[in-house]
Amino acid sequence: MGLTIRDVAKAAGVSTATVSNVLNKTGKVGRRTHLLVLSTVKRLGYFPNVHARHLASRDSRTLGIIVSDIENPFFPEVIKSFEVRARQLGYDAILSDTNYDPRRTREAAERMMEHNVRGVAVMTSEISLKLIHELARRRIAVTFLDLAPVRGYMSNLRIDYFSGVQQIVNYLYKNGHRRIAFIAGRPRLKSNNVRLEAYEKCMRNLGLEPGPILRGDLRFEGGLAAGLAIAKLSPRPTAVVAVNDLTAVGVIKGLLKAGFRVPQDISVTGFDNTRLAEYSNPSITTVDVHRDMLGKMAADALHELSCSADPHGREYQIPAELILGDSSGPAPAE
Amino acid sequence: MGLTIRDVAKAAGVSTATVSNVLNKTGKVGRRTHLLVLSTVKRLGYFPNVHARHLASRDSRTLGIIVSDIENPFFPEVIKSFEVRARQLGYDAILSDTNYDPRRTREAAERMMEHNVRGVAVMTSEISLKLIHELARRRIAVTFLDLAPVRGYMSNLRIDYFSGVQQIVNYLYKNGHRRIAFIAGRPRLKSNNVRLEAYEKCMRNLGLEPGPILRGDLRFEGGLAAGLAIAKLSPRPTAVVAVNDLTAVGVIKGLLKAGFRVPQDISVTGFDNTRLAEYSNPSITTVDVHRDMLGKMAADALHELSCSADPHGREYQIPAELILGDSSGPAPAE
DNA sequence: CCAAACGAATTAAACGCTTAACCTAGTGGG
DNA sequence: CCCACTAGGTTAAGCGTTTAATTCGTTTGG
Repeated sequence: MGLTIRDVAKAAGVSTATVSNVLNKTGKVGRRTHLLVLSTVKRLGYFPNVHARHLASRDSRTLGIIVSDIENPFFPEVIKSFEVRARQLGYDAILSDTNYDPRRTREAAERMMEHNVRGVAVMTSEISLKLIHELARRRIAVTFLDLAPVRGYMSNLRIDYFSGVQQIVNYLYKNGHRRIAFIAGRPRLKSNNVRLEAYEKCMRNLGLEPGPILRGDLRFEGGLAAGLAIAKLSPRPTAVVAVNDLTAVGVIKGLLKAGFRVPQDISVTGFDNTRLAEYSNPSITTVDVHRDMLGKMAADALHELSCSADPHGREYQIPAELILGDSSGPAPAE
Repeated sequence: MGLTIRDVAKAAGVSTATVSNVLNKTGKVGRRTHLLVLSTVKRLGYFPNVHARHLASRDSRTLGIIVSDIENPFFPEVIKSFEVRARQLGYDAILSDTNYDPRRTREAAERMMEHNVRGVAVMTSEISLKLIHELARRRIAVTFLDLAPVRGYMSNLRIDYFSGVQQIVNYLYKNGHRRIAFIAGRPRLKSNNVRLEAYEKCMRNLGLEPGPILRGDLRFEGGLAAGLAIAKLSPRPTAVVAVNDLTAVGVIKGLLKAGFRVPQDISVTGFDNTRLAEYSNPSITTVDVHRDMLGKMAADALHELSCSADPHGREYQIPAELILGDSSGPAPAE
């Protein structure tokens, strides 16, 4: 159907190998011929077939990224920076969304294998050990997010949740808050639990009793319910630390509905610094986890792993940074 | 490096053609052999190489989607439904993000050609005519969003912006609003202008003078500025129709900052029904344009175009639906 | 002035799969 | 009983590239 390298070779009066060498910039072609080929390529509007290229070179030069939900505002920025960095490094990037579904996670991993990716950034927690082993067996580089111990072809990106939570709790403490509630996420999600544990530890460090701890669902609805529940507590907390921004938005809405003012009556904080934190009314005090850095580092890590002959998986730290918004302030006078 | 079809064939004691026929379900293989091959495939953990497959079959069975900004909350849901539908139809889907950059748009289109896609959904307006022709020359099916006249390999998805705006304006009118402002988007974006023109027309139909019309930028910042500007106007509009949700959020924030209440003093409406509309405080009255339907229809349209021998591009209508939120109410008494 | 080295191009063999063409028994109709 | 089918396989020729091996002039150093 389309143009092939042979058409270009014929039109330029050279061999296909020469055309290939020009396109791949191997430097084996003379200046004159080089220019001739390039102009012919342009004139005909030729684009090399990626499938043939990958097949012949036995190298897909492709990186994959698997996320649990592209609609989750956490991911788009990660994906974007991953793709940009991958392209910079000369890779094609493919994306799979699992929708939090283990079956789709399996399909996504299979897709990566079918595409013969050099590496894949796994940004979901529904992946099974079996699948991980299968990837390892194929020597496909893998990065995880707050998940696995590193070894061989696997690196891990660790967001410094502890420091993030610590900054929030300390900030609230300095502002006079003593009864600080926590709204958790899903119990089985490790990164959620890390935040919960960090909260408990930080509270104790300050000589405060942790709690009340309410369970959310990482979504707006869970936050809303938690907000309404908080409103009914006695004694009422003066501050609420939510596991992520979306939950915080829900909590705020719940509190407003129950007739409280934020932050005058109750302070609320989020986590992740999604655009939501900025757009919300009031804007949310939150923690930025540098999502752009995350995507970039994942691509870099995969590149490094897949290029090394005897790869040594590493752990990468992603710093967290407190972002002040209008949803928090001094504790109300008792 | 990896397992090949030959390994499977050898292990099962059959020819590679038989393995291929089993994997492609051509029905040319007997029951016994079929099962034998399947179990061998499973046992060895074999996955066919997508590149070899596409090369040999001269058919990529891939659909592409090009969006201008994956961080724009409008797109993730579209992408998701596009991918789901594409998979259902037996396609692989690849995504490119152009970041509103014409150069990256060109790169994205080139990537689609390199991948030999059967069709591509273009959901950005920065694409050049030259590129469109190049796609057409390759007989690649294309769908646009509110953009091109249809012909040959090109279909168009038309969101019924007019009806959406009409529903908003009529709703405000019924609630007693007579001075209704409009916050526009970028002047060069066709879909934005359609909304602006619809607003003007609807106002005239109701015997009202359109205006004031302020220019935003489709982003939060533009809305914020517009909100502050509205607050200073005299006579002050009692309602503000924003070109999209993000702008509406900005407008609301601007108005609140200026000391007005929403919706008691001024009603504000958005457009697109992004999650933002729901999460915002107050939640936003907006128009749902069925983004999930959009992605699905794009995939369907491409499938239809690329399967037909003599394709006849069509125009698809996407309905718009008013969604009431807490950001609008009756006009204040004068 | 010759051999060695080099630069610039060609030839041809993969890469892992699909598929048309071909083969070989076993079946059933006349 | 024979022929034409059919069901169930195999063989081998591509698909559009890359790349190792090769060829063929031209330099260059000794």
